[in-house]
Order: sequence, then structure tokens, then C-alpha cells
Amino acid sequence: MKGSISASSKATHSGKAHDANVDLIAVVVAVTDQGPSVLTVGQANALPSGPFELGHRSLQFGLRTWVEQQTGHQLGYIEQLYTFADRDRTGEQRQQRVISISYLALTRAEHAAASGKRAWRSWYDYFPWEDHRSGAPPMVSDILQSRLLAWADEAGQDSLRRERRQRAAIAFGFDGRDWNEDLVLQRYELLYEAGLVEEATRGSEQSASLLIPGTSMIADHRRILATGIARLRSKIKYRPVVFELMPPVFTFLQLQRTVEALSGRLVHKPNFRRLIEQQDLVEETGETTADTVGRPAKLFRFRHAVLDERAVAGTKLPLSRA
Amino acid sequence: MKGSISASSKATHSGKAHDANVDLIAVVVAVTDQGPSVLTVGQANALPSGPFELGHRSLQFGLRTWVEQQTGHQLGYIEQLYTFADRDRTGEQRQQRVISISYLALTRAEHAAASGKRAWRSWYDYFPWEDHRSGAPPMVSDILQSRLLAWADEAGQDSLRRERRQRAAIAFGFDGRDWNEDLVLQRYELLYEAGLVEEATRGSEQSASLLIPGTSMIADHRRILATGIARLRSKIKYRPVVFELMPPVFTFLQLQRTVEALSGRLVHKPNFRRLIEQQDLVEETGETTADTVGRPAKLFRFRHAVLDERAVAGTKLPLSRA
DNA sequence: CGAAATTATACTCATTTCGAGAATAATTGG
DNA sequence: CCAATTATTCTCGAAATGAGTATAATTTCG
Repeated sequence: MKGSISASSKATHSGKAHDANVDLIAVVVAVTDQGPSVLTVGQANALPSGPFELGHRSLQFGLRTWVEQQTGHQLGYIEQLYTFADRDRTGEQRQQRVISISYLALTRAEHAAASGKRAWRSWYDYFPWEDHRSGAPPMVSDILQSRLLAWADEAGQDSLRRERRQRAAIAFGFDGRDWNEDLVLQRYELLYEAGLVEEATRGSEQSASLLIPGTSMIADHRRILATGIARLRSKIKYRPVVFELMPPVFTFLQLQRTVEALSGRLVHKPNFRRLIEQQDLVEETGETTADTVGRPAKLFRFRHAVLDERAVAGTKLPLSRA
Repeated sequence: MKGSISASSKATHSGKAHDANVDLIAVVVAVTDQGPSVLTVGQANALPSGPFELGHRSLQFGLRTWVEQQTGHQLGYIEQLYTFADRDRTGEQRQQRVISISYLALTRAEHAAASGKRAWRSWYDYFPWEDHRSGAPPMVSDILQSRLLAWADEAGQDSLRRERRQRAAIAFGFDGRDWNEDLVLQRYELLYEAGLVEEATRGSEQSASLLIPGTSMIADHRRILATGIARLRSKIKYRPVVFELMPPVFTFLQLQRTVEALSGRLVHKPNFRRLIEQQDLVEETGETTADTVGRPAKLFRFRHAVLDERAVAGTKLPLSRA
């Protein structure tokens, strides 16, 4: 490009400036008894998306408006994920760009009833290798490890082969490494690169026999979902966003199960309690659960005041190995 | 809006879909002896920005291309900051949107020579209240505190008044609170809301007598810069991005000074060393500095291998209070 | 009804990490 | 050689963390 740097965003830019279409895409997350779920449309193979329109005051507002229309509820929390650009593939002569701006939205499980074309689906339908709540899923060592190793061995150069092996080992915790729940996107990208997910085989005539389990999505929606999950998994460790997903009143165990659903791994119960308590994130309601079995649990509510009191309200999580 | 959720990003969206202009804006950071600096254009009151063009393969590529043209050097590190939308204020009848996609880019100080219309400026020209390397700047308690208090007292309702006071106290560390270097954006927004920065007075006839020190920028560029600084300050704590700003070989003190320049506060020297060492982030070159005074310091280089070895290469920083 | 099962909650303890400061080492400039 | 200066190493107590044990309050079942 030859355009000179413009001193002002108001200036008319020289060069081949052009117009683009703007799309808003949402990863709407809720946690139900079935686990962590995402709002989908179509054959449960697409994320809800809509155009940014002139009537919208702002991007956030645009997204909020139509997501609320769709779910019928306020979105407690919206956060921008990533913006990317693609040439429009609708095939007109005239070149056109599509700018996609993706968001992560958190809502409450009680609002999460399915209806019409929308459906709540478990994260783990799309990423079955991400759920380590009862240890590493068998498919990781039974299927992924050998396929990724085979992919690494395809490499001609020895150095490339080693690099691929190492990347796979880090991402999936092979060779006795720890599992890192935050690497959702890296793992998906690795599987894509290795041609093991359906999305990677689309352009080519590649055989589909090597595909691994996990529902695919249209376009790059599964990648966006991976981005959202990764963001959320990392964010719950230092911001009290979990509470956006909780009912107004809850027990410690419910809170813990929610965190475990999101992070895909178990936490140590007493330590979890200790951390939440010492950060003053919750307060007792005075009530207890009328549950069926065992000692009744005290009910708590989120102390919304912490959001004002402290700049950085942390939610540290004790993620255990087992 | 009445458009229905589209099941596919390829589908033509119904409703008032429209085209938008896409602008790329860069916060290019380097650290010189003069401290942390940002690349500016114009009267040093604008960030470099350019249009996203059809020839660009991708957003990253577009930005990289022209920033490299401008600085004459590779950008080691680029990261997306935020995307926002504004109605075009150039005033044509036809409504038009401008989508601005901002990036944070890190480059090396040795490349940071000024030339032509471009100039490297210290962060702290724009945010003089952010430099706490020799304690809180006098202006914080001499000017900001009283102005913000006055603004709080303008509020009619008592609850609003209290809320404003508390926000100010958290953001700026009043009433004996700790200074939190990460709140760069919150502080700028607070000052904007209180009408204390030039940008806030533009639309109105407000008197400029209450403005606080600090160079303003066109449009919302100072806000974008604040976003970039905030991102970088928080990121150096858990990712080894500082090294993007360092020469190939450096001493511990140089590294420490860079971190201090960025974070705007001092760190404890022995503890800083301990942390960097125990994370294996650097390795000795075997050489020492031929400096003037004092015991010669060993020279180190960044161990690029850590980026491959570990998924999360942390750079924890011991930020001290004094 | 009473023991077993079940869940909640409280406590303990060793290990690691962290913040702060003191001590020692290697230079240069008188 | 001594003072000043910067680098580097150690020490130590406080706090945070990981893991496990003990106790409490229920329901369920024999």
C-alpha cells in the first residue's frame, strides 16, 4: 500500500480505501445442569450472528439489542473477543470485505431454555477433548495422540517434526506434561493444521476418514467459540465473572460446579471455599437449601459491592491435578 | 432492529445492513533512554492510522505492512486492542460508519529515531499522572484530587456523590489506597467524565480553565493510547513481551528499567532478578558491560526457546510500594 | 430408632512464594 | 588504599497455596 499516514481519522484516506460489511457474532454462554453451554442457531452448527446496522448506537448496543431480542433476557456481561476480516466469498465480481466482530456474552442458566431455531448445546459437543473433569478423556490418548504424532512424522525436516511433536505435547499434555485448560484455541488450531477437524478438509479432496470426534460448525464459528471459551477460562481466574452465570442465590457447591464446568477440571473443595471467602466475594443470605440429602448448605449471594470497592476483584481458583 | 438471526455468515443479512469504512490505528511502543514512548504523527497529537485496503491479505498484514514502511523496521509483536464504531463526522448526507480497529505494536528502541512528520513522544507527556517511578507525582494530590472532589460534589444526589468519590479514590489511590498501575483507561475516562481533559470540552462551550496538565490528541486517540498502555502494563506481568522492547543483549538493570518505564513504578532489584532467573527467561552471553562506574554487569539475552517450551511463559514482576 | 451414607464446613500442616532488607563482590575515581 | 558505585547473593519472616483430616448436620435404610 502506498497511502501516507493520515494525521487524522477524519481525513479522507488516499489509496484503495473501500467499504466493508460489518457482522456481529456472539458466543453466548450459560451454565445449566447439563454443563457449560453455548447458544447456537441452524443445525446447532452456527453461532448467532447479525449485521451491524445504522440504527445501532454502538457495536455493543447493536449486539446487545438483538441478542436480548433473541434470548428474551438482559445480557449481564458482554466483552469483545476479536475482529477479523475476510474477503466475501459470496462471489460477486466487485470485491467486498466482511469484517466480523465477535463478542463473548454471559447469561443465566434459568434463561437458557431452548426454543425455535435456537438451541443450547454443550461446549463439549464441539470440543470433546476439553472436558477433563473426570480425568483426561480417553480420546486424548487413544485418538488424538497417535493422529498428531502421525502428522508430526509427515514432516520432511527433522526439526519441523520435533517442533510439531513439542507443540502437540504442550497443547495436549503429552509426555507427562500438565494439562493447561487455557489452551483451547491453540489446541483447535493444532488439530486444524493437522487436518483432523472437518473444517480443515473443506477446500480440498482430503479423505474424511481421519477426522476426530466433535461437531463442526460453519465457516470459522468453531474457532470463534474456541476463542470465547479460552477467554472465559482465563478470565474467571482473575475477575469475578462467574457470578454472571449464577442465579441470585446459590450454594458453594453450585458455584464450584459452575467453575468446574467452565474450566473443565475439578477444584479442591475446602480450598475453593477458602479463596472465595477470603476475597469477600459472597455473603450469606441466612437461608439454607432444602435439598434432599446430606447436611443442608448455606445459601450465598454475590456481593455486588466488590465491583465498586476494589478495582481488581480477583477470583483465584485452586485447580487441582486429580 | 428486526433482522432475524442469520444461520450463516455467508447469508445476505436482511434489514438495514450497510457498508462501513475501516480504519487501522496503531499504538506503537518503544522504550528509549527517555522512557516509554509512542509513535505519533501530526503535531504529535495523533496516532498513526491508515485505511484497511483491498490489497491487504488480512488486518494484521495491513497494519504490519504500513507500520513497517513507516518505521522501516519489523514489528516484533502486534496485538489487537479494540474495535469501535463511530458515525462519520465528515458530515455528508449519506450516513456512513467508520470502524476503527486499534492495535498495540512493540518495537525496539534502537529503531526509534524520529524523522519527518513522525515523532516519538513519552507516554507521560499525555498522561503525566501515570508516572509513579519517583512516588506519586505532585499533581495527583495538588490538582487532580481537588478537581475530582469538586466534580463529585457537583452531583445532586448524595449517593452519586459518594459513588464518584469512591471511583476517584480507587482509580487514583486517594484516602490511603494503593496505586494500581493497570487502571490507565479508567483514570482517563474518569478525568474525561469530570470534564478535566481537553477532549471532553470539545463539543461544548465549557471553560478550559479547569483543564489539567497533559497533552491532548485528536479524536479519541488519547483514549486508544490509554487502552494500549493499560494492556501492556497488565500483559508484562504474565507474558514475556518486555523482551520485544529490548536490544538483543542487555543487563538486568536495563531490563528492570524498561519494566519500570512501562509500569510507571519501581521494582525491588534483587527480587526482580530472582523472578526472571527462576523462570529461565534469560541466559548469560558470557560478556559483561564495559560501562563506566561500578561493578560490571553480566550481559544476558532472551531465551527465545521459552516461547516454545512452555505454553505460558510468565514474567512475574515484583512491584514494590515505595 | 440408630447406624451408615452423604454433604457441608472447619482446621491443620508442610511447602512454596513473596516482600524486604542485609551482606558481599567487583569495579572506577580519587 | 579508600570512598563511591553498581552488581549479585543470601537471609528471614509473612503470606499464600496445595493437600489432607476432622467435625457437623442432614437423609436414608435396615
